[in-house]
Amino acid sequence: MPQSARVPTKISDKLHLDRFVPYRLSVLSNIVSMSIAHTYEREFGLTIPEWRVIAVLARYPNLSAIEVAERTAMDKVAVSRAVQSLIGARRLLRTYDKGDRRRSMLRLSSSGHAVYTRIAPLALGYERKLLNALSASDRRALDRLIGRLMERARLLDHLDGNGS
Amino acid sequence: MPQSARVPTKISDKLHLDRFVPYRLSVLSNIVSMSIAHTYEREFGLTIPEWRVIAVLARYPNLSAIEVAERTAMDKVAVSRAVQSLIGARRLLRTYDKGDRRRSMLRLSSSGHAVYTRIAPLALGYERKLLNALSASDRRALDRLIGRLMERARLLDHLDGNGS
DNA sequence: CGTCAATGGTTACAATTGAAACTATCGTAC
DNA sequence: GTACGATAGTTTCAATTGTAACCATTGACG
Repeated sequence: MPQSARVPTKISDKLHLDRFVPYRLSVLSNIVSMSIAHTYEREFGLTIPEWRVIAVLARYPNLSAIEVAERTAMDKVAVSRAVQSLIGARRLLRTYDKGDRRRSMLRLSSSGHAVYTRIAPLALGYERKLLNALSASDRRALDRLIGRLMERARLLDHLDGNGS
Repeated sequence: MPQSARVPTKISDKLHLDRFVPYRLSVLSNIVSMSIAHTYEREFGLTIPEWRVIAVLARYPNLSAIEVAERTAMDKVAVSRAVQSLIGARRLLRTYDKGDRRRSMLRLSSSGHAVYTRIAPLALGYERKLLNALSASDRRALDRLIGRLMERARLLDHLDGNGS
């Protein structure tokens, strides 16, 4: 049978990459992440994982590595590497829990804290400039939509056996 | 002067990672991308770049590698690698432009097309399930917001010397 | 025509990342 | 106490990716 006798494709089967929400999200997120990353890479030699570790420890000192992983959506290997490099750069201090010596307790050194207080405004400034594209009500909508999608995405992930 | 004499931090300087839009976007996008990627990795052994190349060629046959790169937001090295592997798996055919022999012309083989017609519904099905978390008007809003943010993110990127 | 910059694409090598195995400590059960 | 599984974290090795250098072809210019 010749190829030309083809069943017409249903509209719902057509995938137009640039209207496909997962793809659009991915592109948007990449541009945004790289823009910000570029800023603190350039000025402080920090990678994204390192910056995330700093940001979360600024807010919650004395977390263990695993707790950092949970709060940053990084895996523990990534945290371990970021922590090592930050300790090497004297931006982080590590002590060990008295009662459970497996458990590390991480906090910023004063130099680490200084980095944080200089980067945080830059990051927030970028966010502000980005969100300036939106009205106040659109900003609230965005926040709500991201939250809903996140929740749903996690649900689907677990249902389909991808998750933990 | 002792450290304890510290200027109180302004509210606007505080960065709470899980309320920071770029971070939330990144986490959301990762979960979504990995969920979908898992599907077609499992069933067809395709990577994300490979799948993107297939998707765009299904829609626009006979693009060159560079045109594929433009339409998929991938760089040309990534395209080159995905194309090589797809040709190796006989899912893509490459010919060269008669008038300009640098230029390749890529299109799906019938096997490549078969893969597309089987994956596209899965991808769209995932998208539909994801967007089921939203009302119809929220879906429209999402689309609009992503578009606005993308435009703005590109603008900021270029202004700040990150872009091309 | 011959040089030279630009374009399309690939290759090579280093840096990043991910998965699995590993060490060390702890808690529990015997 | 000691054996066992679980938890915290690290190391190792392979796969992925990113950057820069590299061909080949083309187009423009003298």
